[in-house]
Amino acid sequence: MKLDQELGIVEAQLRRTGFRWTNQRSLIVRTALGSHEHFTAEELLELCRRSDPKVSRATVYRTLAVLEQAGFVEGLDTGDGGRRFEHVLGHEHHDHMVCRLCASIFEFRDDELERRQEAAAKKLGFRIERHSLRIHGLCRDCQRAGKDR
Amino acid sequence: MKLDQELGIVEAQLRRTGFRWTNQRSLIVRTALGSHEHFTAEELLELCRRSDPKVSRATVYRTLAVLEQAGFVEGLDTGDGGRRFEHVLGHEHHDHMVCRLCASIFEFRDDELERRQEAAAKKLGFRIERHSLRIHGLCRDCQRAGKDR
DNA sequence: GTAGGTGCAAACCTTTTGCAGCATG
DNA sequence: CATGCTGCAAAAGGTTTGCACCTAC
Repeated sequence: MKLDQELGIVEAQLRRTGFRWTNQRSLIVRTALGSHEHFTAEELLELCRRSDPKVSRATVYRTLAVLEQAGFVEGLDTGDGGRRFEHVLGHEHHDHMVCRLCASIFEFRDDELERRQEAAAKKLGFRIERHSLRIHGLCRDCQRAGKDR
Repeated sequence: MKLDQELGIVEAQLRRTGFRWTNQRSLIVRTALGSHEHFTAEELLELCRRSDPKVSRATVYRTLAVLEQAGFVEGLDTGDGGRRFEHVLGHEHHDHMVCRLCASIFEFRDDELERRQEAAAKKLGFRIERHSLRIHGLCRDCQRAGKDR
């Protein structure tokens, strides 16, 4: 799927739910969609400012909140208090492994994992809205490098 | 397992790894072990101060970090930027469901879930140190109450 | 005696908010 | 032209740090 096409989807959906489509939103969404990384709010701000140096930090935060609510962006706690985001358009849901040393993030997906979670929720009568599975440890390279303690 | 016995385990382990056993640590660990809740650092500080009003916030944070590293305490991101802790002594590992409305935390465990995670990590050569699975949504009661939107 | 631990206050970092002006629908 | 959005700067919330003093070993 192309960036412009994805951008159109986001724009349409936000307009439909009563939001305005401003230059800033367009820029922020375009930038987020164009990033195939797991970015922090601050990094996104920095990227946006390369196109328009006076985008405000507050607007980036507010837009991320809107996008998260609309389900276009997903926030992941990094475990050290911070958050990273990823855009979800054209991606399947997946889980993450985070390397303690090099901070690389690896994505994986396992349908059976998803099913077991649904089953566990059903047993408790819990209605799932989202879920996040993160595995922390050492990636293959950092183990090889013997950097671990 | 009794509190005093658990306390002894923590003390022995910390001493063995070169830490000192101070009155503050004893108090903080006792308080954390005695809490069967998922507590924030601030709540733990408050609880400790009921016994010794001049325990410092910094000491609580530093001790939590030590305990987390030693594996006696586990931190969970609450999703709203904050963290809660739980002690792990005498508990099996388990995962969490967090209700968006009433903030209740439900614990569950599924061995197959654990195994699939290990398998996924093995495939990527990733060495697991810890993992956290959190399901967000609405608990049974909040669904019933129809409080959702 | 000497690391290591503690308390205090200030610094930090990320995120949120109040407000006046601006741009969209 | 009304309302929602933006930028700015200040505030908030949670955690960390520098430093002088203290205490366990």
